[in-house]
Amino acid sequence: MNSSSAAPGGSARREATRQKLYEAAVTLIAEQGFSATTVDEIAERAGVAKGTVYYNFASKSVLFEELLRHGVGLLTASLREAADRTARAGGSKGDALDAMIRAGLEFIARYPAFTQLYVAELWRTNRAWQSTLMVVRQEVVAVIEGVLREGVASGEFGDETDIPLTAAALVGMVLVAALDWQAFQPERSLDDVHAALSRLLQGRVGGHRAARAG
Amino acid sequence: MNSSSAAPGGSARREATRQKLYEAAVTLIAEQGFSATTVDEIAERAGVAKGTVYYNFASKSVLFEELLRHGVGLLTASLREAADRTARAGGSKGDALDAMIRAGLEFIARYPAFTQLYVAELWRTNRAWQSTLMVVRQEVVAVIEGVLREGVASGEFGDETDIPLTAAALVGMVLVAALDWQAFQPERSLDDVHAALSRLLQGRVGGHRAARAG
DNA sequence: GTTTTTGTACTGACCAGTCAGTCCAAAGAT
DNA sequence: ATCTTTGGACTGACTGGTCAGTACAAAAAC
Repeated sequence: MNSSSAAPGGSARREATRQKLYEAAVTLIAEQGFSATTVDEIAERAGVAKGTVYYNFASKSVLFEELLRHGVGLLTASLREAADRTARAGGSKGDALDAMIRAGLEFIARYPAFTQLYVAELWRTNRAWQSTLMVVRQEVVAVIEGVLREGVASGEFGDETDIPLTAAALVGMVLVAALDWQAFQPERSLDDVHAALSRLLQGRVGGHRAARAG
Repeated sequence: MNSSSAAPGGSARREATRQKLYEAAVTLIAEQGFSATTVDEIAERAGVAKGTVYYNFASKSVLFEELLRHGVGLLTASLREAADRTARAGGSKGDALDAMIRAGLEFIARYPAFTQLYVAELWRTNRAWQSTLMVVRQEVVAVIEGVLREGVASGEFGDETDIPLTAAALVGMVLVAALDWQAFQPERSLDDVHAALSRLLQGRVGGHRAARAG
């Protein structure tokens, strides 16, 4: 994915202004939601005149859509990098999953506001940016599904594994655990959180009862 | 939880109107978000005049808060019932967890709009209803944590189990998997989805590598 | 000298919340 | 039986304010 796909010309100065606007918008929208956040607020927090917002983005929703694309680009890059690194080190697909969980946690710890905003908007229908969101969601899920699929192909995971559903469940597990960690027990370390999730994934909580799949 | 806690007098007619308003509000807010949904829209979809909304609720946010309390009451009751039923049948705590996952999926399948709206608002800060949301979240999490705690006490789950984090992760797993199911593959059966999540929880995907907890 | 930013002022649509008044069923009053 | 009153439920036009987006001249920045 071209990280600067939305910045046609893009002088350094302009890019810096855009970045300031992204940062201002992401926290405000995470806290208040898209509709409740005003363009005046975004401009003020970015330390920029309102006119500048409209000089750099066609509208409030375009600003938001580019913000989404930008953030998800960072996340998928990070997940892919984690999977590749494990593969190069000769790890199993289970190790790759573990590394991706860690990468996910690191991303959320670094960009909690973006994550919040992403979750809040993901399942909304009837919104202007819904199609953008679909594309962007598919990119994240595809990375995880890829690892699952390879694991099934190599026999490491059972071939009755439900790839799309498992991918979604993994995303949910990491997402909600991490947001809860940030919101309600921020003093805990990333290692701590990672260990708890690994444990859960290894079935040392749910137990190893016989399958009763339908 | 007293289901009519917010309706002091409550004639049958009034209660019916309130119910219509809840139903109209929940879908609209799930689709568009709280701020983007207007009171006029809610009134129109409920088939009442705008004044009626304000006759029945002090404000738009009070309507929303009562909606939250109402919905979460249904969810916790359902989860508790699932846990109790398993316990009475002599099942393990792992079985109870499994039953609660099923109950969660059933709830989400029945009230997808409510679930959507809950997820979207859960991690927002600085909102008027934030305290309501905290209380209501705690009720859900407490039910799950209770089962985990009992499982640890009885030795069924390892005593290094991180109860709050695991509870959050479980909620996330079910929530995201279910929302994805509803949104992207609604043709699949509940049994199917339940089986995939059970499998994941039993560690038959993540593998059974040695722990490397911090 | 061209691009980008600023600051201020403005418009027009939209929206939460209000309020004077309607509707009606049930309870007296005659 | 007929008239009057009462009060809860509901109505919808209206108000005061808010906000996305525009306009533009002058100043920086490059």
